[in-house]
Amino acid sequence: MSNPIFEPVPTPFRFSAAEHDIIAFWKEKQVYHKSLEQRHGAPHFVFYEGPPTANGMPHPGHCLTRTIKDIFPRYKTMDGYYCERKAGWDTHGLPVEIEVCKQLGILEGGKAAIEEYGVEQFNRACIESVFRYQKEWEDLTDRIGFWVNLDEAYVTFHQSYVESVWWALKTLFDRGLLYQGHKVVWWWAQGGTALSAGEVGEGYRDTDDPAITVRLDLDEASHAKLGLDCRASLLVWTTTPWTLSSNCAACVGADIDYALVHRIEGDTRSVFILAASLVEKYFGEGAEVIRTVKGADLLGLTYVPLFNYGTPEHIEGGGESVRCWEVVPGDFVDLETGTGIVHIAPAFGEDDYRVCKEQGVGFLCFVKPDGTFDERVTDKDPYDGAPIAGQFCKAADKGIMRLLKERGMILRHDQYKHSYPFCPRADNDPLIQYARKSWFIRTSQFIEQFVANNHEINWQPEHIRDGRFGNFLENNVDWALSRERYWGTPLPVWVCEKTGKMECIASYAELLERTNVQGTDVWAKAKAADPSLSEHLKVHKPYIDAVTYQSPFDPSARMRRVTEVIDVWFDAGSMPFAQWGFPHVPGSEELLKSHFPADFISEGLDQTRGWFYALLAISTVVFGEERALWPHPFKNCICLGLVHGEDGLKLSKRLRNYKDPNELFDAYGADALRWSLIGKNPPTTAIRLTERNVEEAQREMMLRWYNVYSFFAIYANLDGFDPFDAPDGLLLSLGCAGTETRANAGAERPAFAPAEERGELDRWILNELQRTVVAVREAMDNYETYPAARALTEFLDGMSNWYVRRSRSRFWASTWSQDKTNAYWTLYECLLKLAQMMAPFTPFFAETTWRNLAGPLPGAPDSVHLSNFPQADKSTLDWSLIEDMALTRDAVNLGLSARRTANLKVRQPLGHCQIILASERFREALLRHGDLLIEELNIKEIAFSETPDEYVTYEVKPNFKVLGPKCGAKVKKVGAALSQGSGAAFFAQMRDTGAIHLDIDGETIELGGEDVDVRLQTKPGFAAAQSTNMVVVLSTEITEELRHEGWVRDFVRIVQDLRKEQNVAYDARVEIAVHAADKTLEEVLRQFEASISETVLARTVRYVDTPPEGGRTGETEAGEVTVLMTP
RNA sequence: GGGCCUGUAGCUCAGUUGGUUAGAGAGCACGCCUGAUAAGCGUGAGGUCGGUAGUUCGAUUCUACUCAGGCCCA
Repeated sequence: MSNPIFEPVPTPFRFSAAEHDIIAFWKEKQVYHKSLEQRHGAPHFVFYEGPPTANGMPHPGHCLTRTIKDIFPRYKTMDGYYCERKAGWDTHGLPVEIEVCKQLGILEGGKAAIEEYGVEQFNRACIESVFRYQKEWEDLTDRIGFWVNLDEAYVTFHQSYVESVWWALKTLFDRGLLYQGHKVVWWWAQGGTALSAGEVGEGYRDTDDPAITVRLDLDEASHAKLGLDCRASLLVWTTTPWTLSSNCAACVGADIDYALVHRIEGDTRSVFILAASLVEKYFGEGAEVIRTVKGADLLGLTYVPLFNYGTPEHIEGGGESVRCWEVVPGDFVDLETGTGIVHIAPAFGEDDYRVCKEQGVGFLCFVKPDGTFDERVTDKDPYDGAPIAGQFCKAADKGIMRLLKERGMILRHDQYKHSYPFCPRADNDPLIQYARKSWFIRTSQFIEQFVANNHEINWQPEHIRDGRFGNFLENNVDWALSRERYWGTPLPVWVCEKTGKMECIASYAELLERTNVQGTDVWAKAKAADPSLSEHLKVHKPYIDAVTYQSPFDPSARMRRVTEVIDVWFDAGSMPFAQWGFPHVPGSEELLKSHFPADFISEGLDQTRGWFYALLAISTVVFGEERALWPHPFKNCICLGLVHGEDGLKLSKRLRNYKDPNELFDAYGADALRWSLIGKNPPTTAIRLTERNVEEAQREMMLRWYNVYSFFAIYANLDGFDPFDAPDGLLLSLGCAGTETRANAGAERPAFAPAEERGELDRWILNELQRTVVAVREAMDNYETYPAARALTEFLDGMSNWYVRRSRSRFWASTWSQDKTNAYWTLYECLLKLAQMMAPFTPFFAETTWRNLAGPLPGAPDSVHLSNFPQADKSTLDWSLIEDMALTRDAVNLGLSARRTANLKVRQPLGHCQIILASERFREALLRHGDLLIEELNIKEIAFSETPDEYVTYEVKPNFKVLGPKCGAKVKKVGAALSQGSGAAFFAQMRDTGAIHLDIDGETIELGGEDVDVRLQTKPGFAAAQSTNMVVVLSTEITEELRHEGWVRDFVRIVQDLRKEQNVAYDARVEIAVHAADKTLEEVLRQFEASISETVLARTVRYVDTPPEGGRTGETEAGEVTVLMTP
C-alpha cells in the first residue's frame, strides 16, 4: 500500500468539494477547448443557445435548461462530433425598460415619464442594467457544469447583431413582406403604452360590467331583401357600451340558425333577429317566430349606425369601396353569451379587427390614445347634459347607456361578472383593447411552408409538433413587429417626409452612403462628452433617430426614421445568422453555412410561441421556402416541462417555494441536482425540484456508484491490481490511444483473459454493460434522456447489488488466480465505461472516477470528456445469459422469501431445497448457477423435485395473447374448460404429449405449449415461495451438524463486527480470547477453529473460563460468547 | 371561453401493435446480511389504473363524454 496504483478514495466522500476541484481542473487544463480541438475537422453537431436575459436572477428552472443543453453537446462530442457552444444574451425589450423604470422610480408615469427623463439617459441606463446579474448567471453556469463559450457570447444589442437583424428586415421589406396596419393591443391609456402579454396576464381580476343588448335597425334595402314591411333589428350584446359608437359591422356564424321574431310594441310591429336557440331566453316561451334562416342568409344586410356621427366620412381609409354597418361572417361566434350576433368594433378588439380586414369593412375610432372620446362625438349625457367628448371611455358607459335607453335602442340591461385585465402598474386603471398603428410581417402568407417545415422537426415530446406548435402555426396571424418603445432594435425604415415613400436600411454603413446624411454628429458629440459610452449605442435610439438624409423620391425632402423599435422575439429568432453578424461581418457567411441548421435546441414549453416560433418563422420567411432544405433552423427540439417548486406549484418569487440552487449544490452536488432533473422522470413533463428529490438522486445514483468505485479502489490497491498491461482491444474500446505495451515486469498475477474465457458472472455483467450501451445510445440518438437514465440506473443496480455482491469473495481471495484477475478486469471495465456513459449526465463524478481509474491506463485521455462514448454491437448480445441470470435471481429471491416465511435466518445453513418449474426449459439455467444458489441461500444442495404434486397444485390458463386471435369468442369457453378440469392432469398431458385436447361445443381444440400458461400454487405447510416461473421449497430440517455450522457463522460474525469496531486494518492479523457460556459451543468452535482463524485472520485463539476483561459479548443461537481481540 | 398536456400505491413516477397476478423508487413496518460499513439485501402492507358509457371474447391501454389539475392563449 505504500505506493497505491489508484488514489485512495476518501470516505466519506464530499461531492460538492470534489466538484469544485473538477471545475478548477477543467479551467486549468482548458478541457472544453481541448474537447473541441480534438474533434477539429469532424462533422459538426450544431447547438443553438436560446439567449436568456441577464437582468433577472437565474432561478431553479434555469438549472433544467442548462443541464439539458449541456448533456447533448457532451454526448455528441464524445461520440465524435465537433460541437461549439456559443453563449448568447437577450438584452432588449420591455422587461429591461420596466426594471430601469423601477430603479428610477418612474414606473407609474408611463411613457410620458420616460420622455421627460430623456430617452438618451434612459437607454444608457438600460444598457447598464442588462448585465446586472451576469455574474450570478456565469456562476450558475460554471457550477452546474454547463460548458458554453461565454467569452464569445452573442449579445443582441451589439451593433453587428442589430445590423444583422436590419439586414433580415430589409430582405422582407424589399419583398413587400413588411407593411403597416393596425394592431389591437391591450392599451394602458393613462400611461399611454401597450402592455406585454405577461403584464396583462398579471392584471386579470373579476369585475362587474354592464351587459346590454342593443338593437341595430336594418335599413330599407335590407327590409326588402328579407321581405319585411316593418322595423327590423339585429340584436347584439356587449359589455363595453363605449365601443358602440365605433361599431362597423355585425358578425354571424354562417351555419348558425337565426330566428326572425315578431313583436308588437304598443301599436307598432317589429321584427328582431337573433340566434334561434336564444329566442326563449330573450322573449320567453310564447315568442312568435316568423321564420328561421341560416347566418349565411343574413350576410350582406346593412343597418343604420347607432349614432349620427357614424357617417362615412369618418371611416378611416374611406372611399367608395369601403363597406361599413354590414352583416359579415365570423368563426368566433358562440351562443354561450350574447345573442349569436356579435357587435364588431375593429378599433377595440382583435377578432373585430381581423374580421373587418378580411371582409373589407372600414375602421372607425372615436377614442383617442389617452382613452377619452374625441370632439367628433357630439352627444351629451341626457342625465346631466355633460358632453361625452372628453370623458374617459369606460366612465362614459353610463351616459351612453342612458342615451341609448332614451332612444329605445336597449332591449335588455344586465350586469355581467367576468375576468378583465387592469394595469398591474396602476391597479385602478382598466386596460382597453385599442388599435395602434403597427408594422407587420406577412407571416400568414407562409402558413403552408411553416407547417411543412415544422413536420420535418423531431419534437420531444412528439405531441408538440401537431399539438401546441402545429395548431399555433395553422392559426398564424401576421407578426406584429413594431413596439412603440425605446430600448430595442430600431426598425430600420426611413420615410420621406413629403411623399411618404419608404426605404429600409441594412446597416449603419449603408445609411452613411446615402445623399447628404445629417445628424451623425449627435452620436459623435455624446461619445466625445463621455468616451465610456458603449459604441453599440450608436445604432440605438435616440442617436439613430437623429440621422436623416436627402429623399431619393423628392430632393427637397428629408428621409427620417420611423419611431418604433421591434419585438424582441425577432431579435432572438434571428440568432442563427445574427450571432455571426451575417452578412456584414467578414467570414460570417462561412460560419453561417457551417452552423445552419441547428441539430439541437432546447427550452421550456413556454417558448413554443416564443423562441421556437420566432426561429422557425424567420428562417422560413428569410431563407426561402424550398422543401428540400427543411427542416430549418433546427432539426431536434426538446420542449422542457416547467419546473415546479417544493409544493408542486409553479415557482414563485413571492411564495419562495424553492431552495436556492446554490444550497442544493453545496449539500448534494451539481451531479445529484442534474440527475434529479433528468433521471427521475422525463424532462418534458412538469418537474418538481425538491430538496428531497435531489437528496434521493444522490443516494440512488451517486452514492451507490461511489460505493462500487470505492470498493474497487480499496481492493485494487490492496492487491496491487495494475491495468498497465491492458490489451489493445480494451484500450481501443475505451478510447485510449494505447502505447507500446509495457513489459509485465515481475507481475505475479495471471494475464488478462478475454471476456469469452471468463466465468458466467463476468460475462453476464459485461453483457449487461453492452446492453446498456446499446440502450443509452438508442435513447440519446432520439433525444430522450429518460430511457437512457433508466438503463444506466438499472445497470448500476446490477453491478452493485448483484455483480459486486456475488463477486466479493473473488476479490478477497488471498492469492492471485485467473478468476480473481478476471473479476478485477471485469469490474474495472464496467466502472470506466460507466464513467463514460454517465459523463454527459453527471460530468463531475464521472470525471473524478475516470481520472483516478484511467490514470494508470496507457494512453488514456486526461478527462473522460476527451474520451469516446462506448460502442456496442447489439447483434453480439447474449440474451440467454441475461435471461438466465434474471431467472436465477428470481430463484434466490424466492428462496429468501421462503426463509423469511419459515423464520429461518440466512446464517443458519439448511440441507436442501426443491425447485418445481413451470417449464422444463428453465432447468438448465438454474443448474448452471447451482453454486450461486447454494451460496446465496446457504443450503447444501438444490434439487428439482420428482414429486412436485406433493408441494404444489397446478392451474392451467389460456394464454390470451396467443389464443385470443386464434379462437376469438371461444377463448372464454376454453378458459372455463381448463378451470373446470384438473390442473395437474392438464399439466401432465402437456408434459407427456406436448398438447392438451379439449372438447368445446362438440369440436376438439388442441392447445399447444404456447397456448397456455401454467400457474403453480404452493400447498400449505411448506417453507416455500412462488413466482410465475417456479416454486422454491426449502427443507426446514436442521441436523446437528447444520446447527453447529450456524453457530460458527454467528461467532465469525461477532468477531468481524469487533474488527470493524476496533478499526483493525483489512489485512491485519489478531489474537482472540473466547469465553463461551455453553460448553458445547466451545467444543464446536474448537472443532472449526482452523476455518474460523482463516476467515477472521486470527493468529491464535485462546479459550478461557471466565469472560475476558474488556471483552465484547455477543449472542449466538447457542448462547452468549465473550471475545477479547488484541493485535 | 379556446388549444395542448397530465390524472396509475399515502408520495414521486414507469407501464405500445388491447391479453387476465399492473411495476419501480423513496417512505413506512418487519427481518436479514456485513472485510463496500455513516453502506448493502429481502419480505410485507398499500391499487374501483380520476369517473361514466361505448367498441371488443377481453380495456390501465382504443373511442366519446365528464370531473380535477397544469401550461399557453383569450
